[in-house]
Amino acid sequence: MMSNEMGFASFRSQMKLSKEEICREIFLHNSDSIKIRKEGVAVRNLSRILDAALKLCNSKGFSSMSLRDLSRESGLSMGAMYSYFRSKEDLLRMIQAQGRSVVLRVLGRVTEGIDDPLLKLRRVIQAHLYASEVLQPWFYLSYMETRNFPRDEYKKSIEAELFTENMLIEIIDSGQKRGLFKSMDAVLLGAVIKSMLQDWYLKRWKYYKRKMSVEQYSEFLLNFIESSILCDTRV
Amino acid sequence: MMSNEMGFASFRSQMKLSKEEICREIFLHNSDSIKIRKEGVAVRNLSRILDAALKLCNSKGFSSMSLRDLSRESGLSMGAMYSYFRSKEDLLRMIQAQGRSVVLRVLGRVTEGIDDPLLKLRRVIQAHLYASEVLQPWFYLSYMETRNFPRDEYKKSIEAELFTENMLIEIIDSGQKRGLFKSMDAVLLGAVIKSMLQDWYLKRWKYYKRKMSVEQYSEFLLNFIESSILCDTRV
DNA sequence: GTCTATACCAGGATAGAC
DNA sequence: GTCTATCCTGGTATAGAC
Repeated sequence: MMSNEMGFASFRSQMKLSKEEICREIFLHNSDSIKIRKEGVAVRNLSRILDAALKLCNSKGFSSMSLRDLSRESGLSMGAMYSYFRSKEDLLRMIQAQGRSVVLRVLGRVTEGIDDPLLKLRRVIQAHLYASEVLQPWFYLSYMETRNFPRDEYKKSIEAELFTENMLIEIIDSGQKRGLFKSMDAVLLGAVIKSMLQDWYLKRWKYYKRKMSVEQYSEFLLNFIESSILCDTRV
Repeated sequence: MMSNEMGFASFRSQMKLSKEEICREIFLHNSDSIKIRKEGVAVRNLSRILDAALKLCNSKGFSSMSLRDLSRESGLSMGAMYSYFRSKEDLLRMIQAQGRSVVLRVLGRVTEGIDDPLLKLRRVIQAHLYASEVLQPWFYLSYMETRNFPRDEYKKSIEAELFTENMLIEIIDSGQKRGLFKSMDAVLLGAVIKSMLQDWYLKRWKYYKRKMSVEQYSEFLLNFIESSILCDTRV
């Protein structure tokens, strides 16, 4: 379990979100589509491929990224790449599945054992922002390409979106029941909070240009939301 | 100028946003790329092409939409379509330019002659939501494809995004200077309001499933924002 | 495990008949 | 003004040498 206050740095080190860690998990979970057997080689090349793929997908979109582009950017030949995935679509599926599992793990961990709705709300908001800060290219890709996913992946992606939102809604609901939050439409509130969380990774260029840090954004958001939903506690 | 209260229906009729009206303007502004001379024919076919293009782009994205798809969906042959645009990219440019000009016109009109910051804020928020309700496919396309636009169009698209945001920021700023709004970071506030406006057209499926109307969403948003930014007026 | 060479197809675009 | 037939590039994917 985590301490009460959570800075971005400590978040980052506590959740295992390093590139290598993630590529190793991908390697382990995809032994059927990955033909390479040596873990060291596989992890190194997977890391190159994923970096390249996320970079290209983020700048031009998945369907505009050709595998020739990807080959150039990753430094591997076409043939070599095809030892790591069966098809372009398969590559997308691998990336997606891994990202989803990381996000679910993070959100589960930060709320574990916390009861107070306000604290829980803060935690979820902060964790979501921090996670999307570390994995920005993944979040962006996931958001922008969902509609192009094959049926299966599409459904899972939508479910994940609704999962986070429901987490927010439930917290709001319990806060209202205990008289801590003003009564207002919890579903809509969950939806708009989600959209503000997403803005952070969707408009990265804007916030970057304004030299805004994730901690500043997080603080602003918490204040903004709280000043709207908290019951007035003055005498 | 408009009346104080603005329902969705009256908004729709006051702004000229009918498909035909818009296609006629496209025809007039693109006499260089459109080879057809008879207005009647041109407007009818443009309307088919645009409907089909927006539908396909919204479901699979611009780059995944082939011109053969478009030909099938619009009912025109490849050859015929090419009398209406010079290239696939050209088609996108036409759609974009027209949409931008409509949005700017709408936002200009609803704020014209209004001084009170709170009213002005309400007007902009409402008009943005209403406009994106009528032109949802255009807004969605514009958001999702901006990064694929050629340099020129890309810049214009970003400018338009910042234009709306600046409108919000200036209103907030003037409200704060007059002591009507709490003091808080106006730039960030503008950004998150924008993101909540965008959620309406980006997640249409979600709100549709929840049977939410644009007027309900608009009312919720106004309450939410006002309860966070208005200075306490009690004695 | 990795590369090069190549198969094969779908995409955008156009010419020329009607 | 519209359609059909065709061109050619560039896409995904694979076979087989190293």
